[in-house]
Amino acid sequence: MANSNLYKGSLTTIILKLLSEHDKMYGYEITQKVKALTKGELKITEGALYPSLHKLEAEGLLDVEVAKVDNRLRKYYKLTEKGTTETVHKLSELEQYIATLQSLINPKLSY
Amino acid sequence: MANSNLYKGSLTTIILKLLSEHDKMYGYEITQKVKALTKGELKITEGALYPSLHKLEAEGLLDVEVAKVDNRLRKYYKLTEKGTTETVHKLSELEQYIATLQSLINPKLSY
DNA sequence: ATATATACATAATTTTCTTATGCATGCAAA
DNA sequence: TTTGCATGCATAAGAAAATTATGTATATAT
Repeated sequence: MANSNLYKGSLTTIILKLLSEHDKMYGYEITQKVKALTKGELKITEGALYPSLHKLEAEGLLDVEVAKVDNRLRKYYKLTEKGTTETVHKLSELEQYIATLQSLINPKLSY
Repeated sequence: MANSNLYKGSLTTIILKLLSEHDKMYGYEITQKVKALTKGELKITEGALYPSLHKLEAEGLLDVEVAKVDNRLRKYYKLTEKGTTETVHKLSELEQYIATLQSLINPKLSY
């Protein structure tokens, strides 16, 4: 699988996108979802994930709700209104960046 | 143009790819080529470029040849054999990563 | 008892940028 | 004539965003 590393900068967008599709998710769930969706290609480490979630919360893009399930702590995150707006923005930026990369690394496929 | 920033990790691959198509290039030429190919979307800063070139050279992926043109210094870089191999490798990693991203951010387009 | 899965968290370190600055040449515009 | 812009290199300081290594705790399976 080559390299399970993230390209720095894309994690935040990935988190926001998942939350835009799932109403609310907790950290561990996000790591599992990403692993499943990418067939193991991408593994979000806790050391990257949790600080990211905290930052998104601090920026007002996510709201948190703590829950106790099966005697275990879970922190559910969901998009705020601002977070929803920012998701659209960050997604289009990432898509634009991918298109730009394509024009460099695979010019023939860039229409 | 949203955000002219690089996603960290892709610069090296971009440099190698350009060199795989152009035999030899000098730093400033690379910045101009990238700007042209991406229609101004991506601007490689010198602060990112030169340290990258030096690192690639130190790793044995590039050879340097100094030339004086119009009384100005130019340092031409070209791929070594090892560099050519590594280019193939890094390109496929980046393409794989892009495909993985697509499967997360735009599932419908991933066939 | 030990390992694995679930669930959170943070500290130290590394990588890789941005921003700012510096040096030098050549040319065009004011 | 000096001011700015393009050409061409370089490095230092700082920021951002990861990796790696820990730590805590519960539950289940071996």
